[in-house]
Amino acid sequence: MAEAPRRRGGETREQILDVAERAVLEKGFASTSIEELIAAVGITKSGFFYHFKDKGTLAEALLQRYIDRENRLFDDLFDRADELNEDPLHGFLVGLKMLAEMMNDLPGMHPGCLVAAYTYQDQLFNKQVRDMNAAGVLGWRRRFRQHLERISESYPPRADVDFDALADMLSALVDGSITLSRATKDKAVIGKQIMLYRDYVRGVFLGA
Amino acid sequence: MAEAPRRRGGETREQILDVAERAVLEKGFASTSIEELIAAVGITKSGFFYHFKDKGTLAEALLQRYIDRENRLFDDLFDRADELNEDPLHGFLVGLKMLAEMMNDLPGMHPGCLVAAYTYQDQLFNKQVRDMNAAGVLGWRRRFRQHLERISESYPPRADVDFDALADMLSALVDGSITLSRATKDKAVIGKQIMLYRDYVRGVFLGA
DNA sequence: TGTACATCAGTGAACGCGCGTTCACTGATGTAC
DNA sequence: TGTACATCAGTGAACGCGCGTTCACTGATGTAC
Repeated sequence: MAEAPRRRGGETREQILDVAERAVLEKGFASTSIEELIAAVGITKSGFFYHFKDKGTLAEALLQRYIDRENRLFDDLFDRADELNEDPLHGFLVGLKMLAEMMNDLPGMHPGCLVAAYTYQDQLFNKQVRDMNAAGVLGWRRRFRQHLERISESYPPRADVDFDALADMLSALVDGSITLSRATKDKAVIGKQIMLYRDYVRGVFLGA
Repeated sequence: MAEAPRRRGGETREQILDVAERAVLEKGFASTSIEELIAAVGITKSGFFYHFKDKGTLAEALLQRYIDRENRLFDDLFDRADELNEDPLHGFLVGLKMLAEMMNDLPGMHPGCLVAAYTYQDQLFNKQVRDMNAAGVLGWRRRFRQHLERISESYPPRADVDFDALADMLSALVDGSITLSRATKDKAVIGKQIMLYRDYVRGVFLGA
């Protein structure tokens, strides 16, 4: 029996979250058992309950971490794109292209969007978690709408554009194409859809 | 004790499927228990197993029925739109408008897309069900691509259009916007996204 | 028209297993004085 | 530098409950002759 090295709690906790996230995206939250998580991580059940007071707390931590990570990713990506371009329109277009390429370069299939997964199981979660989920989606709307508004200061958009709807379009397209990609096992779908969105946005501000 | 009237088996079966579909879309397949289905329908557990040999068979019947129903709906809607318009482009555009209106006129929130729900729990299902799910998505791609190809015979599209991707765009947008709509409890999202797609398709074939 | 049998649409009781949760306890590391 | 205590990161055993599944049985309707 080799003695397990003493662990730092934070690492174990992150490991649990890693394994759980992948499992939830493949089988759903209800059928992701604590038993399988601890088997993968190598602790006992009581060890799990040291880190999370119950399964609901795991659900919450999982979603919080996912939303934070996604926000950091979008921040980094579009900030970088904006730095490379003086112009807000071209910055956004370059950001979209980078996003599409990132999706194409993913090793293996996209693991899925946790917000979508939660939405399709929302009766399992308490109000707090459902609110977090809604806030996540509204955060994307707000984020992309800000890009569009900044662009519209330099490029008068086509008449009657609804910026909220145009912002939602990106979220919906990414989210939906992740589902299509996973269902058909066709990796290329997501990047292509982002590029179609990019094309549409350019048309809105530059005309066809 | 009022005696329950003797039932026809097909009706009970449909009732089970109705209740199950709604529950699966709200909580996921794993946490939809046979117990709650029979409580809602008013039979015993053994009665359930008369109709479905096990829970997996229920999953299969549910998805089959969903895909068939969806296909009938699209057939009806776009056939009707094509009858009203000689022109394939305007037929498709009218069909999309009808689809958007149908989504806006839904009483209450959209119940969700079973194909998306299954995709986010696909490790619960056997290969046959997963293949059915993929076939469902590919069926939509094929359907919408046929519309686009027919249109392109009369209206030369913008260069370098990928019809498969443009067809997928509608599926992704509908699917993704159903998720956004449910997550934010904002009914209007789906119809708006379909109208944005409609606008993009028009631009592809008519320019701007 | 009556009888025999088959099928349909279930009932009722029992089963074993896995799940989430609780509780008392522990051994290594950190901190105060 | 040594000792006392607190905290961290867990262990191990037990629990009750709900779940999917099985099995022997049943009463109403349909069909053959």
